[in-house]
Amino acid sequence: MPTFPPIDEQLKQIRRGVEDIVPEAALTEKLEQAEATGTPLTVKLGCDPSRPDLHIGHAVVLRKLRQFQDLGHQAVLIIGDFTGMIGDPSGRSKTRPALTFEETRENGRTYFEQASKILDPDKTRIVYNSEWLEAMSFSDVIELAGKYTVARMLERDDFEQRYQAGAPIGVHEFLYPLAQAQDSVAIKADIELGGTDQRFNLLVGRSVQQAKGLDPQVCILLPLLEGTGGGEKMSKSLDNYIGIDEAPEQMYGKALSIPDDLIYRYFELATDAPTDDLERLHTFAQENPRDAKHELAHTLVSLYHGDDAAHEARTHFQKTVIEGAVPDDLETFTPTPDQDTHIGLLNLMSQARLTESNSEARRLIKQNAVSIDGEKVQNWKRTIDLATEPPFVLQVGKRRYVRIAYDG
RNA sequence: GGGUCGGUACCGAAGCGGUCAACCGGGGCAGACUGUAAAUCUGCUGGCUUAGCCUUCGGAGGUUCGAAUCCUCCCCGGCCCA
Repeated sequence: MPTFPPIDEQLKQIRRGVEDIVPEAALTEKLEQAEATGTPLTVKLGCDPSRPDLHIGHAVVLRKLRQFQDLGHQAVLIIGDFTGMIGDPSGRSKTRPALTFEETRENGRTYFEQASKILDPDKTRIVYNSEWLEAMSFSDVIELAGKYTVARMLERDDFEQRYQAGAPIGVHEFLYPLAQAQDSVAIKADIELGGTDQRFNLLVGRSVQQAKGLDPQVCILLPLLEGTGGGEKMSKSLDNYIGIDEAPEQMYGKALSIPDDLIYRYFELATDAPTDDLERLHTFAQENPRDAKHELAHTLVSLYHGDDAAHEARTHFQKTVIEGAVPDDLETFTPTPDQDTHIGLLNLMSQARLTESNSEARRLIKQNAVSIDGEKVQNWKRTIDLATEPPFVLQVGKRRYVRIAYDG
């Protein structure tokens, strides 16, 4: 019979970084019940396989699921391969494009691969919701739809707004929360995790479970992590994200670029910094944002790439960004001359794919952004004699470099 | 099916016969500054063999010396009516 840490301890862990627990009291009851019967709680996380690239914002909720695993509970990851074909309308001002079944299936696979960096894959139960949703007949769907009302559907902000604005709402979009609720019914979820934008969907899960005679799940809502620019939530389309697959140097640099007042939040939500250490970090972030941010960057990179990589990333950052030095892992490019051994600088830049067109190259030179071996180039009509000038380092802006070689 | 409004550069959005490669905002890029790849300020943001030339304004034709702007047909979207 499995044993769990003391309930107080569990609650402390579970509450970390959580926005809301609905209803709070039921959580304690569930935990007590688990303790009494020796049965782990079933903790559900549904994932939307429409975007297969995970970032540390998605990781917030995955980390929470991992905490439950570590406390001895059963994590169930539901791959929404079926619901992906409907498209979650949450927070949308227009209908989301639906995916094909194959796409959602494929995305689900990559999702799990990446999620495995955070979850304990051996202790994770993975289910595809097409398993039960696809099997439902039209009368099953009607029965399910009967468990909820249009008025309650319209309570939801984004529906309400679209309805008022006269924007279209597909009937199938009403079915999405119901499908997600059906997932909770199917696996008899005790707890469902989700971002605050999922509040409505998770609550529908409670209602439907209850209507079908099950003990309703507890909804645990986690905040949406702000993106690296602050303000808006982290998302791929806003390009303010740190991907969990990203290279250590990228991660490190991006972590350092966040606004100072987000440092603590990242520690709390995106790292494994011990809960007992959070208070210290809070003070640290306020008193010495620069060093705190380096610690954050280090912690974050270690989490996904290990301690050594984090140290290297720091060195890399110091050299390339702070000191403006040329990185040592430069790519070498061997150009094809225009004429004899000569090549125009504009062509060279385009060939080396430092720029997309000669016009862009010309503009950058005029903006004083191009240098050869550290020396700014002023004249955009400059030609290079490949027989005598290489090797040299051609730099565009702060971060684009290539080593030019020639052995003709 | 009828009516109506609309489709402009990465996105949003002006322009409604010449002075339009096309105002403006966002984004992106660059320069300065900074502990930072943040913030702020400034500039750039179709292509080219660049005092000029070429290709773009949903698509195809047409009118005109000249069209993103006018006409015809077609394709796509919003709303209203049926």
